[in-house]
Amino acid sequence: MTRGSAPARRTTYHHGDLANALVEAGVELAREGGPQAIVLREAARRVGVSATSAYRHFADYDDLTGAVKVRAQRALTEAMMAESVPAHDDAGRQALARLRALGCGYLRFAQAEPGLFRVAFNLDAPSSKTSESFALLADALDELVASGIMDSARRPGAETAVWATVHGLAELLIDGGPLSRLGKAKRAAEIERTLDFVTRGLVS
Amino acid sequence: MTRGSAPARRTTYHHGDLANALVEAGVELAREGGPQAIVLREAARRVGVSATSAYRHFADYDDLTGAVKVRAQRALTEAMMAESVPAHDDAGRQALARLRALGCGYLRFAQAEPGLFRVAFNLDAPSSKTSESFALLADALDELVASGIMDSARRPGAETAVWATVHGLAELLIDGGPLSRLGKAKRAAEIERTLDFVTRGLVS
DNA sequence: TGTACATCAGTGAACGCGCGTTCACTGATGTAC
DNA sequence: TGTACATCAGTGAACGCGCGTTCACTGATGTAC
Repeated sequence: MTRGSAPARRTTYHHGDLANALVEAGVELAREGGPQAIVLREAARRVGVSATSAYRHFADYDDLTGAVKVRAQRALTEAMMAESVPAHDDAGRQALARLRALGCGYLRFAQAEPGLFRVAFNLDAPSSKTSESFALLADALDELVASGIMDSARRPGAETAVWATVHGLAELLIDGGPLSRLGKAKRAAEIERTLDFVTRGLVS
Repeated sequence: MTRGSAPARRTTYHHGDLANALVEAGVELAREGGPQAIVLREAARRVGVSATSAYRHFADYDDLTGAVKVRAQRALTEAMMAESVPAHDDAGRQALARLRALGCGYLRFAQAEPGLFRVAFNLDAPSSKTSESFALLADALDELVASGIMDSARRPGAETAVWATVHGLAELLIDGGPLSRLGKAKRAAEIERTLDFVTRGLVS
């Protein structure tokens, strides 16, 4: 990828939705190269607007990257919710399937969009409120206890352990991680085994 | 921290150990600010030498950061080995204690030296050979099987699951991670619970 | 023990780059009357 | 429906910054004879 890009053309003097367009360009940059690649001037260039115009909509660089981070987190949450959940008669198995689907969605997103994934976490931008993906996980764990398959004594701190495992696996799988060179089949196998491991840690 | 620093003074024209000194300065920069903070010019400044002189010892910037990364990985490995292991009569419990000590060392290092920890992983520098810390983990798992406390059927892929959990927990604990704002006691509790979770996943 | 000289380790000025940001500005929009 | 005008969204040139890197150089070292 060459540095910089040809400026886009615009027909009207006023853009109409510049703030949004700049964030979208920032998201695209993040997809291509992670947090480092979010460059205010380049985002403006891609939208076809002067760099200065960004300051009509964002206080400064951090304000823009913060907006990009919010979108990245949202995309992660959506990926987690989009994962299909196989149906089970047993309430316990159903709850486990739901939890597993969240993990699969998380890992799928991290692998498909490593740049955005990094932005959602690594970016030292204004840290948003408690994340929605965390809430999804907490709900799934509550369900596990409610269904009776998980001992309520194990509930405290469970989100930390589960999140750590899935998040850590994502880190190992993407970019230059130790598992990033594995073929598709081997990666899938590692993921399955690790999710089994998580299940065992919760309901032993 | 202000940008740049006063250059150090030197008595002799020849430094004598400049390559080493530059890497050490790089490590110090990494400790202070992670991968981003490793700046060739600043390292030279701190050693009290012109920026140009670095090119007598390193091909380019990546060569220098690669050397810093190696030291960071080594420091992590040493922290893992430095953790004391409580003695047990039972071979299985002993093996478990050894594994847990590795995890504790890993987490202690990540929390004490988040900048170096990031460099050991995140840096897109020449990725070194298979890491020594990984070998330590593999050995500990082998011991677990040898002692009879862990089912050998669970051995394949176990390093991935364990490493992911501990690594992920480290990520959540340091810098802007979701658990970074926790007090010391709560952090320790989360760590203990997560290590229990790991144990359960291996020997259920 | 001296001295010539190749070699090596350091210097300082300069280059080009791309960034975030400021400035005074101009073109378009919409509201009051 | 028309027009004055405040307001808002965009512009382009310029600034200062610090970076990695190149260049021709100079000072120190050590080896051959």
